[in-house]
Amino acid sequence: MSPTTSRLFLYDNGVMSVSKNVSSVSKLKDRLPPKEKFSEWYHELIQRAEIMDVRYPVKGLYVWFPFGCRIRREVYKILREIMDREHEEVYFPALIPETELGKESKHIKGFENEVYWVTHGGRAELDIRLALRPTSETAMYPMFKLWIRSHADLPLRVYQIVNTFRYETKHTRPLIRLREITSFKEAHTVHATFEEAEEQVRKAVNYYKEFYRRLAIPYIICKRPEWDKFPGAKYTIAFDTIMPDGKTLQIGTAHNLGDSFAKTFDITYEMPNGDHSFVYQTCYGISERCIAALISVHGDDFGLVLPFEVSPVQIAVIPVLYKGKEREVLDAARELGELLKTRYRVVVDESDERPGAKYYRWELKGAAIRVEIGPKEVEDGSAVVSFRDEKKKFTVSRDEVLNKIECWANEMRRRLYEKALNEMKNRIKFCKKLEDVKHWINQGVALVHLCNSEKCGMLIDEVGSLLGEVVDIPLDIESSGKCIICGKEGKLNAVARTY
RNA sequence: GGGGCCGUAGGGUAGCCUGGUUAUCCUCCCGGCUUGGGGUGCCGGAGACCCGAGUUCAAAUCUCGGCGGCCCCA
Repeated sequence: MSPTTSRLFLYDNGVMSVSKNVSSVSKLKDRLPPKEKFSEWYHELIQRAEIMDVRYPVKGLYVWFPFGCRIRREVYKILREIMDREHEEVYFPALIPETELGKESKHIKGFENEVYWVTHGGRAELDIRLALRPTSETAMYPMFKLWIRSHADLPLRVYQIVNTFRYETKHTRPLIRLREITSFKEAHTVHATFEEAEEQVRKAVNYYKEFYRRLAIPYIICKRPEWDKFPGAKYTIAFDTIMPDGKTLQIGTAHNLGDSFAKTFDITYEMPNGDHSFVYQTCYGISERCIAALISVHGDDFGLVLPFEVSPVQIAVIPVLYKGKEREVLDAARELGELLKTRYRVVVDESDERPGAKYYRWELKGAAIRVEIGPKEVEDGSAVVSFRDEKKKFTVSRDEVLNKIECWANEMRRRLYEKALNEMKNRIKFCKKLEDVKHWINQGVALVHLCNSEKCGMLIDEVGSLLGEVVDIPLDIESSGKCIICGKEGKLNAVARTY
């Protein structure tokens, strides 16, 4: 379970640079920082596990390594599968004319400080500047006006997975705060009534719940306060998860836009009786922050821990080679590898390294299941199996392996979810005093009762970030009570430090 | 929004204060032998002073600017 005491000791005391023992120094050098030092751990892991290359020479822009791209592909495959049930995929341009972007006044105010502008074509200055989309409402909605004419065109539900740009000035981080978000899944829907739009927001929330359950990532759902809702929206529902350092990460949002964008972009439809009415809209999005959450929530001191379903290497087969017996061992490992490859993503690691080195490598990469085959196993037709999230090894008959995989994968996801959920629960605490909130938010999320006056909301927002009124949380706490500030009747709200 | 620290091989570093020899060590990478059930060992090889300007006989080292990174506070 834990590394040898001597190594841990040496590492924790920073002795490695002065140690005379060269071989233990070299071993230490290859270890990740412990997960308790979350910031360092995350930064190192992202690179060592070959998820992103942070060396691209522009602040806030990063390169997806092939391995990172594989994770992204598997994760977004799930998201696509969920979206495809009820949405059509579309693609809208990345450039938005200033005249459209500026139409909705609240919307543009929310983004004006972080928009990238294309001002020239070659050497000629453009008549109308073009914005690199910070999000696509203003690219889509002028077209929706053309697409939608009658009630028969409704509801309209589309999504796209695209890059978006924000000129972030603060501390950028791979997958978490980016100037180019590379994988923004944004869905946009159009409805005949406000109630239908409201129902769509509820559906969106359920889609996202399913998505995060598949990734074994626990979440809390809140309705954002007025000052933190999506610019131009009537209200915003947000998903947050809690990172290992206790800060929350917003990993999904769903917005009811009401008819405000419809009025701005003049999107109307003809009702059955011949009258015309404005449409009601929603939009909801998830970005590659979902992958930041995946890595951070499940990972450990040895590297990535990924649910079987999204791991690029679901099964690592390790031949344990001994002088003179290479042939038999390799044959057996390859044979099993080929069999498993008929259904799963498998690597047979035939590299000329010691078994231990291979174990560490595939642990770093989050291979979900490891199968070892050495001379002993060749003899009796067995295999040694272990799971990434448990350090136990056990022996099974080689014939059984293929048929057990699915069951093992499901059990593993259940374990990952249980573990993550428990960790999250331990980081959520109901607080009755403002002092307690101040202290607790250094470790996690504080729950408080809060009235809906803006004054009390702003006061608590000075202590931490007010995530908003709790919609869904995995704890049983009174949904209403006395406001922590003024004592009037209030609802359950969440406060935290946020990314 | 405010303050601080730092840029030396692919990664991590010593040297910088007090300018001057062939820029230190570990890792990674390449070749060879050895080894093989939790990071084998040995031999050999390749690889670096962020960019620009200034001071100086001489700059990794001092000064200024740019770019990039990290940390703390709001």
